[in-house]
Amino acid sequence: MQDGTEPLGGLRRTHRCGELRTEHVGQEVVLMGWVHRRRDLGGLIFVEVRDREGLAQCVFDSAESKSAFALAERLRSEYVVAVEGKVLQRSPQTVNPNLATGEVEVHVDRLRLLNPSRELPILVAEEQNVDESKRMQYRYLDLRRPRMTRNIVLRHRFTKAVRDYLDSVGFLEIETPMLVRSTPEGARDYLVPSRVHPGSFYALPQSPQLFKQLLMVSGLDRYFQIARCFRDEDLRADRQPEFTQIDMEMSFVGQEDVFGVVEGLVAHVWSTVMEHQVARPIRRMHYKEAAERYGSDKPDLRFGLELHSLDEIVRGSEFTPFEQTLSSGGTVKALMVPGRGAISRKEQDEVGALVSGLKTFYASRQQGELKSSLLAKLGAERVEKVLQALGAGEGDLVIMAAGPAASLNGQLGRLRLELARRYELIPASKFEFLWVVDFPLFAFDEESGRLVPEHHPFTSPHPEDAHLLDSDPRQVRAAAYDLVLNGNEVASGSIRIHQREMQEKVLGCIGLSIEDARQKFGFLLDAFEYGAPPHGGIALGLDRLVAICVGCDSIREVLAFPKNASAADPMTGAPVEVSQDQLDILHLNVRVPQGAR
RNA sequence: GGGGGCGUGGCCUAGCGGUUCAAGGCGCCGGCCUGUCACGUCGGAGAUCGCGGGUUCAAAUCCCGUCGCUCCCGCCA
Repeated sequence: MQDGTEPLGGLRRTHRCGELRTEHVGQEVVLMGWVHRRRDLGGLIFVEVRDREGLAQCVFDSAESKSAFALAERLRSEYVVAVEGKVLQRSPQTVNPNLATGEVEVHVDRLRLLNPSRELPILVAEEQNVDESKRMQYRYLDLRRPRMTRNIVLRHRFTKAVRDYLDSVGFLEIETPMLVRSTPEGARDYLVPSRVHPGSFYALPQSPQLFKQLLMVSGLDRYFQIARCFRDEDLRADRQPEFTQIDMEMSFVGQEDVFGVVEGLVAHVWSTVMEHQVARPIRRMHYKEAAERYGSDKPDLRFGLELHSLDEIVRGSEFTPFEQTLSSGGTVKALMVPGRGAISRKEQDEVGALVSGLKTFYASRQQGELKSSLLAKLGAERVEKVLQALGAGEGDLVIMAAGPAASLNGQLGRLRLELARRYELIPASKFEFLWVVDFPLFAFDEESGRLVPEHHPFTSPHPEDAHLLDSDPRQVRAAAYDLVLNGNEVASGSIRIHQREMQEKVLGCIGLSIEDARQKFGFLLDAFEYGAPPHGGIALGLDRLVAICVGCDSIREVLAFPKNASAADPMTGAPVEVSQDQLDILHLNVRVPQGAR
């Protein structure tokens, strides 16, 4: 084997594989990397050597260098090699236009094997689907695959652009603690036992919310952090137990100022990283409008299929389900799918099954003739009006449904997304940003029978609605806003409360007594009494933003070491049981439920 | 907590209304090949079809249970 103090045999890398161009022709270069592919033609061997930056074709000719050629015959996938040779222009017939380095190749006269590889459990050089737990188990191999390398590199460039921009407009990057006080509100906390304080626990932060507000009270004016956040909730494709926020807070601002900074940030990042100009100002939509027109508080504006109310049209019809819905305060709505009027009965069933619990009805005009299962009950005139209201022409399909407004909107919103996917109505490589504003301050939680904050309890009421806090708190709008991109919630923020009295009042609305409030948030309430500036902020979901940029549905594709859907890491095996000694030191007894493990 | 999908050599897929159906591609091993680039070509090794039970003369295939992965709902201030 090699001498451990000089594993490179005196060779030093001169270039990255992926950077070789015609300008390097004639140069002697040393490359180091992995054997991506090997094509053995007998007396001539081509080896693609790969590093982070890309591929370089290396040529081993039995007539040119006997020893290098002999060693090249033994190379296999993912062996680590050092090659020394001369960059030559490829002949016109042998140029590979699919490769950035395809105009040149390296004729190797010295090859050094730095480390061999066992047969691979997953192939690095093939772009085939591999079971994701396999990819996670061998994540170091998965990350070598050029697509994954590209994702990680793009994520770096993205955060770099964020830092550059925020620095340029006066933000300070400040770290906040990872071991924090647990707050029972919000998501479930990840807890860390204290050795020094038996029976007491830290929590990992769900977000740096309180600390960033306190930084504003501290006079630091503009703060940001690429902040890791932890929430012990069930996972989704776009939700991991730990994730990263671009967390920001500013003093002396209103909503428009926050929008200005975020729009500037997004525009800078997209032009730097994606070479894409974001249209500014970004569109705005009221929460209520989003719910009514798109059945979602994060509408995807890349396609139509908007929801329309049919209440006025179907009122007084003989169709009992609609009538009953209307008389009990519900609503009848519809959406239109272009060109799908000739849908078969079977396909109607499939479409209806896209959203469980939703009963759907259909109408269309084909060859001038009205078609609908409700034709008899509603009458031709009403069906005609429905088609008109939806703007449905010859061959278009109208899908109707009835129910209580809130749940119907949600179901039709989901149906809208499923239909868009099914009929491929979503344009690729389009970025539709949207501000959703005027969220309610509170939502009513059926389970506990109490008001809960729609955003979080530090959100300021909309100034026009603050007087309703005592009389009709559910009507109070919040000075809160979400940034939506292609139907994903990618940022959420608000103007904060900065006065003790208001903060105590809002905490009271969600059922915290003065004593509770002081016990849990006394430090914040106290701080507000020592000259807290008006302030507000926002947090952007970095993982989601990067995933959208690289065109992936799952944020696992842009995390180097993600957890699986059971919040476990197949590579390291985390989480694991710990020894009794470790538990003793932390004063913990563990009780595992029957049947677990 | 609830619902859907999936589990077949190292990897990806086919077979899944019952009986030579364990097939193909990638990879791996060996031979040939000096302009390939998903190289080609010839040969070879490699799987008790996640696990357990049941139905049957007969199960990868049907049924039940279980485990794992995944998507969605709930949950995520």
